[in-house]
Amino acid sequence: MSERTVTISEVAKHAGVAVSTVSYVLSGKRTISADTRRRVLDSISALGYHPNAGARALASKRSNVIALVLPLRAGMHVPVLMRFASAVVTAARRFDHDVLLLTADEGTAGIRRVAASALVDALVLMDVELDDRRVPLLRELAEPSVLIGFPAAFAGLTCVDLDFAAAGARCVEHLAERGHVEIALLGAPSVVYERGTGFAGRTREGFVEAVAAHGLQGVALPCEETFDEVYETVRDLLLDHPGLSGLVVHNEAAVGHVLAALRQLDRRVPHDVAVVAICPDDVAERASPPLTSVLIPAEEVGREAVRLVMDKLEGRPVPDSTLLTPLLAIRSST
Amino acid sequence: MSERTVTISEVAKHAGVAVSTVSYVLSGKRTISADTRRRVLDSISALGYHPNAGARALASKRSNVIALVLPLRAGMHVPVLMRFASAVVTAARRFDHDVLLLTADEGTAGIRRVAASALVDALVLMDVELDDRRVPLLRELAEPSVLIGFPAAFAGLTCVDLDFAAAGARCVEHLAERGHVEIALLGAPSVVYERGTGFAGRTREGFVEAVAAHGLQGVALPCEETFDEVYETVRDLLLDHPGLSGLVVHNEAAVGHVLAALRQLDRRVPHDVAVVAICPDDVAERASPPLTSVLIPAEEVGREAVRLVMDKLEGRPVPDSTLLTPLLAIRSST
DNA sequence: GCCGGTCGTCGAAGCGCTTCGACACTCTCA
DNA sequence: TGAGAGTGTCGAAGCGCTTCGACGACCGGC
Repeated sequence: MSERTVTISEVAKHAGVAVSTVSYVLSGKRTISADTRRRVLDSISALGYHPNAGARALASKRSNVIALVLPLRAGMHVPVLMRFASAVVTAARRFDHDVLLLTADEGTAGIRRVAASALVDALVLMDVELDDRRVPLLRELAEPSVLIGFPAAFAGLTCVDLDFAAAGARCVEHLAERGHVEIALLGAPSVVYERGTGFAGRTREGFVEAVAAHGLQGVALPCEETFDEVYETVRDLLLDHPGLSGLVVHNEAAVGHVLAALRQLDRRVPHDVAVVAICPDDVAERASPPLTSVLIPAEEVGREAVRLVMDKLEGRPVPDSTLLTPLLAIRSST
Repeated sequence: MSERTVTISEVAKHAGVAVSTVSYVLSGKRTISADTRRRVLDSISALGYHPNAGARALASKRSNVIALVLPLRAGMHVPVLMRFASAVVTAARRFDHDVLLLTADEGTAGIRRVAASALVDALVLMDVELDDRRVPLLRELAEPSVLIGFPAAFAGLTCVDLDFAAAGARCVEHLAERGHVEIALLGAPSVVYERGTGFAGRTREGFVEAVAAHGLQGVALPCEETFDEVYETVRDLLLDHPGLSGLVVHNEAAVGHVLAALRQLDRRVPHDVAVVAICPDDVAERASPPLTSVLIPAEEVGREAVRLVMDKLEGRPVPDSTLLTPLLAIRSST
């Protein structure tokens, strides 16, 4: 085990070339003859050479690492976060970068630290809130950054997210096509609206506007996440709106409870009430019945965020705002 | 913005000392007079100095970064993973280390790469399986590593996990105390047992042994994760065992479905059937009724894993196996 | 047959830090 | 009063890499 670590100069000696030549073979920044390149590459694999990350970062002023900053509040839609994280890592690897994970309990100090110490070249922030205290810091940092989610004032930043307004509208449209005229949106817990997490409000706006545009009747309610609360909400909703036949649920944790509540209230899905969810695909598929849903494209968002941050690193111009088009997957619940 | 990056020699000049003195102030590896130390620290904060991570890693052969390797299979108990990740990051920061996130889609190559390039000093692997193909690699690596979960042969490795056998036993014991004599375990989906994820099997063993020890009657069944499948499982279980009055559920995704199924089958919890879950606390609290549960102590496991890996980095001896004692939280379901 | 222009390669100068040995002091205790 | 043992500080030698300028060798064009 632990074969002593191989350096570039050993590779150079083994291949009979200069150290700089090996470096140029690896970076491709100067032309190298096919013959020399082959010899160098052979030596590299013969010796099992891996460039030392620290030395490389020191000399090139690039660490090839990007920071992924977890949201300020844990607890909410956690599985989706994991998907983002995983997608970001995978995408970063495509650009030959690694990902450093940062939590919020260090506050903004952690962001400042990794940026100032040149540990990372760039940052991706997850789950940005409307009034996010990390945002001012980003503006003064030299390192490029990309936000997943939108703060209130995002001019001059680079933000990417699912187009939740369009997602809300898409659900309404689908229910309208199916002939429903009285529908409701069950959203996030009220605390989420209050603290101004952007996506919850934007879905609701999209819903409300589309309801008006299609001449439907619709209500939008927050929705807590324990079964009992969900049950009451659904029961009251059905009592208050006897003609209601379509439901949009944008709350991953509550969606199972909603279905259980409907079951208990003897409403059949989709016969009595049609249900469209905005949630990750696997949640929709695992439900009973499988739910027609607008999926939350975590992989795509993560990939896009990394693409944008790489563009910025290369000095290419990027848009302030990137909204991903929602996609509706039709299953048995509508 | 982007105040030009400050180096140690500028700090030295500003404080009127040698570069090495600044370094020793920072590392504490040599004694420094209180006076000099103060002057240096003042200069550091006056100039806003942050040591360059790459240079430091190059000179000291320590990157102060540990790798956190995500499990091979995504999809299962994802929220718990996020907790682990978050706990690992927080714990690592206490030791002045950062965390690099690695996914499995690079396979073992990613592990080899970050280790060989000295990007990380040590590794923590999450959600290790009984026959984990990453394990042989770890054995030949010079860098220390800690596993969360147990592979089949763990001698010579360092593993940490909740003591799932004790957790299963603890649930049985609790039901026995409450006077139940005929009980069942609903576990992970059968595919999880088949691929040999350690914790599922260990819970079952603990359950089975404790059932025997207490002279109870018990069955252990796998449990799928869609409502319909859960419903059938529960219904058949109650049909086959009319005297059954206690249920242990070790399946985070199914626990809500189990409760919904019992509701639909007109069994009241805890009156007709008592339910104990092995799951994260928030899932247990959010259920209706709130579940008596053995919590999965993600924070503690993460913290312990980091502590162990730091011990190994410092050359201190560590045990092969660290099992955390399960804790039962009694709520309204038993 | 000579000139300018690639092409391919080399050597050396750092990048910013840690660490080692050296050295000038100041104490202590014979 | 001087040898020995600490203290506190300095200078310099790297750590392993990238990158810049230099320089032969070789090309086609006149």
